[in-house]
Amino acid sequence: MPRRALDNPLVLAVLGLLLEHPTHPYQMLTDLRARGGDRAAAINRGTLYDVVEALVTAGWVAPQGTERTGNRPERTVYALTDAGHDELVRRLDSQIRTPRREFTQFLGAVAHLGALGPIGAVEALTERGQRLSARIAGDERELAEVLAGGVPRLHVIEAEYALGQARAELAWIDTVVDDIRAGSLIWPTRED
Amino acid sequence: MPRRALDNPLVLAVLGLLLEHPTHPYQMLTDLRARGGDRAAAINRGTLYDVVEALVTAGWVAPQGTERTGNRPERTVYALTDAGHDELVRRLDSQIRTPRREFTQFLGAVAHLGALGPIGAVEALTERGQRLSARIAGDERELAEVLAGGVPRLHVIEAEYALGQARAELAWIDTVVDDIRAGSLIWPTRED
DNA sequence: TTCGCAATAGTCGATTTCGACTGATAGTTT
DNA sequence: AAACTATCAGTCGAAATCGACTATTGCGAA
Repeated sequence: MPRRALDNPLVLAVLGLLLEHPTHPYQMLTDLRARGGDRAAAINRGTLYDVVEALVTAGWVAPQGTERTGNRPERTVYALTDAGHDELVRRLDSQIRTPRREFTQFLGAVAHLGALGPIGAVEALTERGQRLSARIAGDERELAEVLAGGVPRLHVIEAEYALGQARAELAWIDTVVDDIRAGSLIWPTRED
Repeated sequence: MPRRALDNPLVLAVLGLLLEHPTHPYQMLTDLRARGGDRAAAINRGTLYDVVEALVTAGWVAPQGTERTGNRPERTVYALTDAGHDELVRRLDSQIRTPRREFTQFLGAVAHLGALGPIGAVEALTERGQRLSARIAGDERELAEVLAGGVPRLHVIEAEYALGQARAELAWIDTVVDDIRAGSLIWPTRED
């Protein structure tokens, strides 16, 4: 029994890919990148191999055999086991069903906004707002193009969600900047 | 020069606390928990000690001396260095200024929503919606109480942000559930 | 008063993750 | 044709993280 929970985000990504068809890790990498799967998880190659191995010991994935092209390193092809399929569904279900508090870098930074002072805060937030709205515009366009190209909406549903989050963040940033400028969000001076 | 970037979320939390006054790690822990600093970062005690040590080698924090109460283990008190103060501001500024794509568990799960099938997806999303709205209500109440109690808004600004994100998530969940029920979000059958 | 439990404070081994490195093939400049 | 560069594919040691473990004090209940 593994001591730790094996909760690297790549776990879902790998199980999800193998649900479609068996492949070797390098192929997973390119597939994930191609279809913007790197929009749902940070992908490090070394980690990917580690995760796949961990999945094998967990019994959720099994080596299917090896291939070789030319004199390149041998590639091991992995396939999803039945247990792996169950695990994928179980994880998906639980991760969707129960909201856990998630900690983003930005949230952590916002918690110490005070240390930037009102001027610094306005400046930094304003710039973020600009960059963020540029990104939103780009993502919206891209999403529309992909959908127009016939890709089913379900396959880009996470992009839609991310867009919603980004829009809400932008709205919040705007109100905070306004409030600081208007003096309604005040900077308490420390009394120790 | 450390090989890695030292980007554990606790870094900001620790630097932020030491900005106020020197303390020992255990005190940081209780302080962080008390003021809901655990709303901005996951806190593991072992990791906290590791991070503090890393901050020392980075020169951002320095041991100030040791205390001892009774026969308890000795406590080392740390203080922020000037370099540490600079680093705090630099990190804060850059983490706020430039939006990076952040990967939450939920986002990762949503990317594979298809694997649950329409029924399973509706079920899981509906439950999340219920739990989430309960949480939102609780957080709203708590936030209002704290503010009414005289805590400056700036000190709970991250709770406000988190609330905004949660509300947007809830709204998105509701539309997706409706769309699945209405049949406007269709489940493509795989043709390989 | 003695038992048990919570809070205090930190250590340490095992696991997980990272990212630099290797080394082949194929295409493209100069 | 030599010299670059990009892509392919994976390995491995070092660094980061976790969480189980230790050990003391103080308090309320039995």
